[in-house]
Amino acid sequence: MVIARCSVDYAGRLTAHLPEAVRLLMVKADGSVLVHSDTGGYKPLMWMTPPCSLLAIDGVWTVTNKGGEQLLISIDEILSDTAYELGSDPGLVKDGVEKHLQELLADRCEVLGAGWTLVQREYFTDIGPVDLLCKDEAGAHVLVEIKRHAEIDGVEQLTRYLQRVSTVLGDVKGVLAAQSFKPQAKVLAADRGIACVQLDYDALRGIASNTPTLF
Amino acid sequence: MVIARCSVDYAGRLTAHLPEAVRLLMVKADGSVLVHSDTGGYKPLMWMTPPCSLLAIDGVWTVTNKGGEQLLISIDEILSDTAYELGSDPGLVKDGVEKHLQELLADRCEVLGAGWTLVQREYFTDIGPVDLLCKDEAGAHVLVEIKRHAEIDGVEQLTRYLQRVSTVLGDVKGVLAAQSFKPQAKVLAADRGIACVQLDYDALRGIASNTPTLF
DNA sequence: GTATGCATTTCGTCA
DNA sequence: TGACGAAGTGCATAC
Repeated sequence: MVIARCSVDYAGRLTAHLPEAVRLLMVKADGSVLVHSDTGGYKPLMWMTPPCSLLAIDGVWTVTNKGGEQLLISIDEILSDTAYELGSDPGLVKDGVEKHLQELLADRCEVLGAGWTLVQREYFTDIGPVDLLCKDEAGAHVLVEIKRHAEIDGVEQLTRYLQRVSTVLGDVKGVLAAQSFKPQAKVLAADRGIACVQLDYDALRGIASNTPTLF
Repeated sequence: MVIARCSVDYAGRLTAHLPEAVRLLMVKADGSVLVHSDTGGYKPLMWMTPPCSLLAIDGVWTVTNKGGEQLLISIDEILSDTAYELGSDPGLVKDGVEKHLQELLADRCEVLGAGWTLVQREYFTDIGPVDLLCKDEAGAHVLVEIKRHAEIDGVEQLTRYLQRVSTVLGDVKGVLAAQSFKPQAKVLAADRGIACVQLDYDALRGIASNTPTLF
C-alpha cells in the first residue's frame, strides 16, 4: 500500500489518463493493482484485475495484463509505503437475492393466485430457464419470471419465454413477480397481457398470512 | 486507512456477514467506507457509498446510510492505522467508449455501406434516442444502433426503435454496428431482418481505407 | 427528481 | 472455457 503523488495512464480496452496528484496505490496479493482517490465511492479511478504482473523501474510501475492491457503509474513522490500479509479471507454469507425469492415462491406459489400449484422450478427452454412453471386454479400453465426490481428487460425476457413455450405447451399465461416495479415495466406488461404481482419479502419469509398486492 | 482483524455485518438491500479475519479498512474523505481483502480484484468485500456517517464506539464502527442501511465493523485488533490528506483529484480523460464510436461513425457512415449518408446523429424518438439515422444508396432510411459489444438487448432496443420510427418515416431498415457480437445477438438480429456490421475501432480512427466485415 | 442506458462494468453459474 | 443473467450494481445524462 503506497500513498504517492503520481500520474497514471491506462491503455487497454480504452485509453485513459490521470494527471499528477496524490493518490492511494494498492497492490493486492493476487497482483491486482488499484488506484484510489479520496472520494468517489468504492470504484477505483483505475485498476488492473488479476492475473497481472507488476514491474517497477525508475519510479515507473508497469502493470501488464494477459490481454496486453497496460497500466503505467509514474511516481513522483512517495509519501507512505506499508505492506501487510492479510491471509486468505473466509467467504461471506448473503441473503435476500433473487435466487432466495425463487426458492420461497416455489414453496408457496399460492401467493401468486389461489389454488395455483408448482409444476417445475427452473423450467428449461432452449433460450434459457424460466424461473417457475405453475398451473393456475383452472389447470392452465403460467410462466413466472421473478425479479427483485422489475424493469422493461424483465418483460421482454418473459415475452420471449412465452412465445417459445407456447409452441410446446399451447396457450400459456405470464406473471412478472417482483418486490418493486418500474412504471414502464408495468405498462409494457399490461400491454402484453402479463400480470404483475408485487412480492413482500418479509411476508414470504414469514407466515403465508399476507396476500400480495395485485394490480 | 486501518489494517485490522475484524468481522463485518451489512444490513440494507441485503444482509451479509464476514467472519473474523485481517482486512484493510479504508475511510475516504467523503465518508465512504471500503472493506478490502488481499484478493478479489477491485471490488471490496463490503462497502458503504457516500453520503454516509461513521460512528466509532468501543471498537465497533457503525456506518449508516441515508437510506438506513448499516455496516457494522467489529474490530478485534488494530495492526496499522494511517491517515493522509490526498486533496481533490483532477478528472480523468477517457477515449474509446461508445460515444466516441458514434462520433467516428457519424463522420464516415459510408463504412456501413457504399453511398450511405448521415441524416442525423442522436435522432430522437419518444422512446429514446437512436444513435444514427442514415440513408442508404437508394435513399431509404436506416436506423443504426452502435454498441461496443452487441448483445441481445441491443437487438431488442433497435427493434423497438424500428417499430416506433416506421410509423413516422414508413419502411425503415436497421443496422446493428459493434466491435464484437454475441452469437445470440447475431441470430436474433438475422431473425428480425437486422444487419450486423462489425467495426474496427483503430481503422475508424485512422484512414477510411479499411472496409468493415459484413455478415 | 426520475428514467434511461453505458460500464475497462464485475461476478457468479452452468453447459 | 464460453455464454448468459444478476448486481447492495454505480454513474452520467436526458426529460
